Amino acid sequence: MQNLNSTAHQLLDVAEHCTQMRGFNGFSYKDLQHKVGIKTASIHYYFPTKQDLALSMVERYSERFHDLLRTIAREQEDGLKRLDKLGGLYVDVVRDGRFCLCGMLASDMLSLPDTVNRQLGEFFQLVEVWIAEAIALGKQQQRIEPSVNPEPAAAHFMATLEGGMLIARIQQRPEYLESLVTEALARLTI
Amino acid sequence: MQNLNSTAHQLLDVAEHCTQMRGFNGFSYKDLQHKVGIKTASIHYYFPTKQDLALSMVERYSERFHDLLRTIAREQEDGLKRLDKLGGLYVDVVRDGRFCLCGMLASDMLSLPDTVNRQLGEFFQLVEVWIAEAIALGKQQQRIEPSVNPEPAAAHFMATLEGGMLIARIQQRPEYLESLVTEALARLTI
DNA sequence: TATAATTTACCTATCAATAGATAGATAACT
DNA sequence: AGTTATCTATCTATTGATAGGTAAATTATA
Repeated sequence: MQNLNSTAHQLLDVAEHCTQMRGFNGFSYKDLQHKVGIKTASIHYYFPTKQDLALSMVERYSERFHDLLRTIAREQEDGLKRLDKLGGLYVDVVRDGRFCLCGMLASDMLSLPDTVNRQLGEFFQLVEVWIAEAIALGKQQQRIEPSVNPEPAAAHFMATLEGGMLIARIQQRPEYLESLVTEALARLTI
Repeated sequence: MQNLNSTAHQLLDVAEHCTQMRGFNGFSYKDLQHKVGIKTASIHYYFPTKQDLALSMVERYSERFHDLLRTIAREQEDGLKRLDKLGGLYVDVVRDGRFCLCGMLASDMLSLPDTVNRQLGEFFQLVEVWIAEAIALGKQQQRIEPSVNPEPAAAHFMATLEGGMLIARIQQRPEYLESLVTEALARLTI
């Protein structure tokens, strides 16, 4: 991803934002033209097809997201607080009127090539593993119920975040997701 | 909704299916033309704009869904089993490669008029109330933990269903959602 | 009851706008 | 000289939508 120049990154920035707002079929190269300031034809120089653009979007987003998760893990010793932090990220996205990039693309999966869909599946898998680790850590720190099974609990938390985001966004109630996270964490806590 | 003739209903059937598969921006009047057998121009006779079509879709879907919920409630005395039944409906949708119509449209909210978005918000609200009632009933029947607070627990369950559906679908693992439901219900159970 | 008027349920033909994409030119930088 | 990054110009296909027409069914009227 670091082998992309500034224009390519700008294009990805805007495409990412558009996708998070309107979905993969909800924006066009013309939108990118307006916001980046190069002609639609020039976009094909960087991304020959729109599907290539989708692939680059997911790759970059996944990379960044996992960097972010690593940073949270490095900066936060407390497993439970790591989850709270993650929840906060999702709440921020809803506050912004957006949706998770990978969640949005997942909903558009039939418009995307298999390569992209595979990456999307892996994205959720990896986030889930990170959550499971945080839960396991929380148990070890005796902040989370010993009876909690990390893997299924992680899947549950992940699903709550994605679904909560969807509902909070359509109802324009970011606090809905906020309290969902609070509740979910309270249920794990000793 | 009963004031629509058979062609209109056929159009809604196909449009609904297309939306659940590909999203609101992922199908066109041409798709409907092929599958219903009337020209795209004739579709405008029933639904002047695509947004009108969206509105009718949501109205009819909500009506049907709530009828279904009422039927489940009538046929199933056990609050906990009602929830299991609901979860089963969602699993079936994923098995079919589809997504919840209202969930899909919610992800496309920026392409839809406010009227539709308001209905979508209400849809989730109503399902949530139904779930909360089932939970309250389960408590009363001493099948669900007395400590469970119906409203937030219902929100959590609803979010789990929508998010779980999204993830199970992209990973092509309906059993993922299945075990999510099982887990969630186990957590409520005494 | 016969006929006239209206409505229903489509059609053909066409539109302007937009979609993603390509070819080939060009200017600047290496 | 070759490469990079853009442009202009253009293309084909598709989009949702409109205008205007028509046969058949329905309703109103003489």
